[in-house]
Parts: sequence; structure tokens; C-alpha cells
Amino acid sequence: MRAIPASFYSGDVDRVARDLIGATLLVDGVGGVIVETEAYDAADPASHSFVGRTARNAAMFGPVGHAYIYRIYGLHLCLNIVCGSPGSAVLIRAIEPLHGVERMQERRGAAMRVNQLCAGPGRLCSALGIDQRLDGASMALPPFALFERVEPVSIQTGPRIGITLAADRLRRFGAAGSPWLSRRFPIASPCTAV
DNA sequence: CGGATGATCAACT
DNA sequence: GTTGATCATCCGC
Repeated sequence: MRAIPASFYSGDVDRVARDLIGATLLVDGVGGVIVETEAYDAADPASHSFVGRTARNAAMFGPVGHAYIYRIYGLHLCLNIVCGSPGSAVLIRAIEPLHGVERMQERRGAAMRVNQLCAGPGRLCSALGIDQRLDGASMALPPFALFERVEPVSIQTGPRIGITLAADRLRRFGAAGSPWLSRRFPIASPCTAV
């Protein structure tokens, strides 16, 4: 497996969000293959960075390839990877659990169904043991590890989830037909092979 | 099953 | 005081 270099994150955020589908994400050896992402940037009303740099979103304007982690709805954490244009990032929404599934189950509870372990940004952070202190940390250094996609994937596009502003933009990307998605894509949404 | 609800934090008005 | 890039649980079919 080839580690993802910093150059991977330059250029169009949507392209990065697409290329991260199929990549392998590990936190302290626990993780799997990314199957769902969303793209955000400073020109996007739905993005935290739309209002400019603040204390919370500072990482979004920091080094490329680092993590932007924030708390949502008072309880859950979400993991983003900072991209080339300032204020842009990719939200990691779901992965296929492959490594350290036992540790994930310890964290999420044994009752949790395996296909729900990492299906959603909050669940994913919980299962991988991500905490807010990792905000701003490099995705290329421990405890993180990121590896490039090896197999070709069919990628589906659709509207982002939980968004009210700019809800019509198709900036959610997923491995077509994957059983590990947080939600199914609307039928007849665009699908491209990569 | 599907929809409603409450949990609980931090940024911003 | 309000509002979220959410999730687990409860309740009604």
C-alpha cells in the first residue's frame, strides 16, 4: 500500500473527495476503506469556512493533509481532511471496517451491527477512537495513516446529508452500492467509474 | 420498518 | 438564546 503524499490534496476539492473513496484510513491501526465523503470549501454556504477563519475552523485554513475535527450537535465528532484551496476540506462520512474490528466493537458496544460500526461521521470517529485533541494533526503521522486506493471503484454522487444551505450541490461521493454507506444514495443519482 | 425525540457542546447572535 | 456537516432509542405501524 502506498501512503498518500501531500500533493494528493492540491487541486479541486471535489476531485480529492472522489479520490479518497477506496483509500485506507487507519487510526492507531484501526480502520478500513473509505466508502463515503463530502466536499466543502470557503465559497460554499454550507461550509464552516464560509464565514472566514475562526477559532473553531482554524485547521481548515492550516496545512494541507491535516485533520479538521469538530463537535457536532453537542455529542458527536466529525473528521475532515484539509485540502489545497484555503478553507476547503473533505468530510469522511463512512468506512468499511477491516482492521481492528474488535476494538471498534469495544468502543461502540458489542450490540452494534458490524455494518453500522463506521456508517456516519460520528460513528466513524467513535469507532476509531478519534478525539478532539487530534484537530490539526497530520493525517500522514501516527496515530493516523492513509493509503491510496488500489482497486478501481464505481463512484456515486448525490446531495450532502444534513445540509440546508446549498442542498442542491452534488458534493457527496460514495462507493456505488456499498453496504457500508451511512445512507443510500437517491435513485438515479449520477454514477461514474474511476 | 419509519418517524419523532432527546442528549449536550460550542460558536455565534 | 439559538442552531447545527448526528446518533441511539422509543413508539407506532
